[in-house]
Amino acid sequence: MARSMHVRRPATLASLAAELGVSRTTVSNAYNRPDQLSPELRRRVLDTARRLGYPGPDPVARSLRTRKAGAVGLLLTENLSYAFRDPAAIGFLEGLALACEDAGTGLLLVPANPEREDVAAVHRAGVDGFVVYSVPDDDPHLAAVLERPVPTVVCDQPDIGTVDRVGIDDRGAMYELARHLIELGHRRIGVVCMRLARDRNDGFVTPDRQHAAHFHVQRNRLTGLAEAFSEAGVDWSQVPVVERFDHNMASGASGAAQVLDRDPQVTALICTSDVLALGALTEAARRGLRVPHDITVTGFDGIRAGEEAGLTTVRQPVLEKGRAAGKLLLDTNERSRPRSVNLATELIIGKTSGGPRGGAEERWFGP
Amino acid sequence: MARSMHVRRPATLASLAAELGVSRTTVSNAYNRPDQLSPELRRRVLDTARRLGYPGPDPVARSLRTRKAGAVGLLLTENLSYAFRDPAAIGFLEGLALACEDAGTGLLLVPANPEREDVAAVHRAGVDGFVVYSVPDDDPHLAAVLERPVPTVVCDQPDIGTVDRVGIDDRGAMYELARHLIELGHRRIGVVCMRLARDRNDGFVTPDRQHAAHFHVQRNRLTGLAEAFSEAGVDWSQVPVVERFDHNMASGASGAAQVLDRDPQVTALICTSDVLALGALTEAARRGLRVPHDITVTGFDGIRAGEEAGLTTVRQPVLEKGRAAGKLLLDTNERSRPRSVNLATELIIGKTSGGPRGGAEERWFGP
DNA sequence: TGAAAGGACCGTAACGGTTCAGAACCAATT
DNA sequence: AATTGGTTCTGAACCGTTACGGTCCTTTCA
Repeated sequence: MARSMHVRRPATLASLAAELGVSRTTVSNAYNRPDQLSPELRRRVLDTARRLGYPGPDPVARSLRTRKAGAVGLLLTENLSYAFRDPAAIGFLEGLALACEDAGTGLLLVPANPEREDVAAVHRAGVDGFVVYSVPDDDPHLAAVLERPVPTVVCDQPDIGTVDRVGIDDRGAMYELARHLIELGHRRIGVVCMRLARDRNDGFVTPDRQHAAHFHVQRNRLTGLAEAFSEAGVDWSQVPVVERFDHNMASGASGAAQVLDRDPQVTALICTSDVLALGALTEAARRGLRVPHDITVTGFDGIRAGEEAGLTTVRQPVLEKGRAAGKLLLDTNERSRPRSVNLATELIIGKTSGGPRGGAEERWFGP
Repeated sequence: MARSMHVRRPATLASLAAELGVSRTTVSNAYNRPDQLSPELRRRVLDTARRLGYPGPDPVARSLRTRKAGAVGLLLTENLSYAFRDPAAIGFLEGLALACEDAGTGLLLVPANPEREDVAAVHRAGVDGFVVYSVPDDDPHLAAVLERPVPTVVCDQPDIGTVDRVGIDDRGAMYELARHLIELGHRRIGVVCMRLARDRNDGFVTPDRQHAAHFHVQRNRLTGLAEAFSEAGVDWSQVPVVERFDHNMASGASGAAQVLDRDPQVTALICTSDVLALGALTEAARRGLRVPHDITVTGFDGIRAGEEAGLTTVRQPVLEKGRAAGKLLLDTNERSRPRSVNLATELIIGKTSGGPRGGAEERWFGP
């Protein structure tokens, strides 16, 4: 009725051009190429735009025409909020955000709910490229991203050869950490790791499941451990490895408890992340175990809270990883072939690791 | 030369339809409305699409036609990475991300560099709405957002009447905190606050600058303090208020130092954020001042690290704030008029506040 | 004075889809 | 035999912009 009378359709470039009696091109140029028209006309265009309430060229229409969205997508395949809980993920995000900011590019967080396998969000994302961060290698969202005809960088993922990749040498880094423990004398160990696949399996992990793990990072860290300890004469198939689906301190604590219940004699608890290790520390404390006197605990990542706790861990440059991923994606160079970047890690020997049964003091005051 | 021979242009809906001998509509339906065509034909379409390497309908073209981008923009007007440094901002982001995830909507971080006043990023953002979080009220990016014809929610900003708003009662919450200190007996106080405007002014703040502050949150917190202490007979114009541009613990420490250098007799250091307060605590420790015996320190926000330090503060529901902003924005209800939501805060009396000159114990063991 | 150069503006053709009102066809009902 | 209804598919309009390749007019310079 009367309501629909004055719903004048919003102004467009064309209507503005008609009002002014100039071509659409000219109006477009007023916004995008001021040098292509006289200052007076430009002012007239802009004034009329203001008068008509024209908000400037529609970004979507512009993107369609220019084939540039001015944004990159980030795929996390966790509850989106996961990214804001995990310190390592936050660091990665910050680095990626920095790279985007430098390039004046937006960063689109793609809502990829792991529950319902709804890949539509990936299809809907108007972006110039994707960064994929630590998703299971059989994730349908990842597959959907790879089908999109835009450049992609995978991070903490296996090198699939067709797209750029940035990561660290998880296997090597964990191998080095294991060597440290072996040199301290540890042979009877337990492991707490993050989830290895998309299904929930809170409990002990068979060697089969370890090998078949769909999370590249976890798989390689376990492999590094297995290699080092096997070389040291430990039968890896007998080592208790506990998996936790949720990644938080509570999981670390309960995982540690499960290991210690199975074998109270373990002298070292190796966790595949600092967050889990911090949880393991609380469980050790709860049991009255002194660290590292009674038990050694190690992590992985090098997060701030771990540092404050003096955690023995592997520090990885999470921020740099994000930044590198962004730079790789936004680097418009004629790329010869997919690039693969490995960032350096650093073994941090803190005060949560020592020789079995109180041998720690030797390290503290030794040479 | 030969290189350009096989650069067959990427498949489109139209080319696919031509190949199949069906209309574009049918191909479109194959993707968007499976019930509109026979299963066999649909399969044939999808198979051919795979064979031709057609990645599915282009998201940008779709957005242009449907007038839906499937994403909301977030404007922070800080270095984008700021959001990942500040715990309160992270909480807000997480809440907002949760709301977006629930709605299957993407979240676009708009690169709004505060240095160069380049508003283009706001114009380029293909989004269905904006959330604006804690930017100075005279920020050109904010103005640019308000000119875009999309729904907007401002958060921790003044109510401008034309768009939805979510926030807390900063003035009232700070007033309450001030009352707590007044009841403890504090009259000689100092304040460390975050930046009040877009220009850098690391130092003492005149009452004029306090009133003219462009950051709504800071202005209101200072007002709450001024009101309470004025009522208690304190001449607010004599109270040292120090401003810091950068928001980190180092700023808190140096700000506290500046206050204490000016007036070593202050019995309470009121900081307008927990991060600043944590810095102030380190400065107090550096000077050998016992907290709260020698000096009281308070914060604002209720972040985790503050909780662990036993900080007296005002806890605000940062995550809920983000979630509320997202819900407000994504709620498609016929909105009668712009809505304004105030979330509740809670005064947390920790162990960093006590009576002046060692009066704290009375509170600890008192009734 | 004529040719060349340059500035200012324009027309057309995409960009790649979605949508809606039908058309064509077939089976079932009246 | 005509009507109805349902399914399946089509044609054309439209979304709002920018790229491209002009035209036209004014200056400049030999």
